[in-house]
Amino acid sequence: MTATRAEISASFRDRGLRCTSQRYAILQCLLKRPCHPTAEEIHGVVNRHDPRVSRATVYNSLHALVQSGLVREVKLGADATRFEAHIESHHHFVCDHCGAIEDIAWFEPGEITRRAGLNPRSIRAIVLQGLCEPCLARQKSLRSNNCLPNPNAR
Amino acid sequence: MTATRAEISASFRDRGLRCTSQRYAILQCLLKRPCHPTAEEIHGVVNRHDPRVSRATVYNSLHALVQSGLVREVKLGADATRFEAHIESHHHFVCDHCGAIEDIAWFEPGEITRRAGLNPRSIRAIVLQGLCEPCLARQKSLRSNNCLPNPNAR
DNA sequence: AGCGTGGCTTGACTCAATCCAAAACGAGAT
DNA sequence: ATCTCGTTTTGGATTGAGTCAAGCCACGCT
Repeated sequence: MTATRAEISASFRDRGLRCTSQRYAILQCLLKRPCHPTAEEIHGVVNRHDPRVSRATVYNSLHALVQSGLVREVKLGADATRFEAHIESHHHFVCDHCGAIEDIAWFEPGEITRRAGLNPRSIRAIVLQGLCEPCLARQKSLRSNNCLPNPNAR
Repeated sequence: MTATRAEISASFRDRGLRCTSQRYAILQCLLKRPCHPTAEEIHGVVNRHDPRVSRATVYNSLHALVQSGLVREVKLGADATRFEAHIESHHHFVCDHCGAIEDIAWFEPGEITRRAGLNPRSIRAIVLQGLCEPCLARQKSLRSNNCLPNPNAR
């Protein structure tokens, strides 16, 4: 998911946001990578070549982008808040052990809200917590070797 | 869910934990309330009458209790880690707006893992994110009054 | 009574995130 | 091209959650 300079600045203007170089760099950074970086990681990437965006600005800009719907805030584990430019509805999987995050294609949560006894209208997204394949495999082999099974999650 | 002094100290001894007054106070605090307090809140409750349990001890004790399976650590939003003495498997619902947490009775996640295309063995718990009934109602009435819909989540 | 180990306390420290006042900037108006 | 004003950015201070290390304390054992 990439976007030209013009597309990015247009999407800023459409939402009444000034197109500053800082916001541009931050949004581009998120569009370029399909992962879920923290504010600190974005700060690092944007300033890799020449530090010219302050930490406070990264937070300010991210909040402006979230507010305007260009970026989604992802609060999953207990670690720092993460951000993504993948704004279509989807769910998340988080590995309890290594903290890996996977996007899960959207499905209607009707079945789950029914089971949970909740109002179906109230659910926005689902987070699945568990072990990712590599951690599951590693844990299995540690078990069979009689090693300590669980060092510590993240 | 209450427990006598003897029951609590027995459950400590069963797991090879010394029953200190600090640990006792912390576990009792969690058993008494069905909510999901943070370490800081527990620290406040335990020291309400007479401050004699340090912050580090609250963290140490909570970790010891989690390790021994008497307490469960709940990492949901981006706010502080929460703890509960409700250790039977269950899921959680978190309100995006006010941060309220509800326990959801356990159900097998088979249906969901299938839809998500994951290994069923890998899922430990599910977190449902959305709006609790009060926030849903409030948001609806704000909408119809043309007020700003969303102050800010937690 | 003396010992040793585990638990508690204090205070310093880290890391994420926010706040603040001042300076810099962007975009529409002239 | 320049002005102007409201918006952004900045860097530093600050808050809050959580960890760490060193020393003290207390319980259980001989």
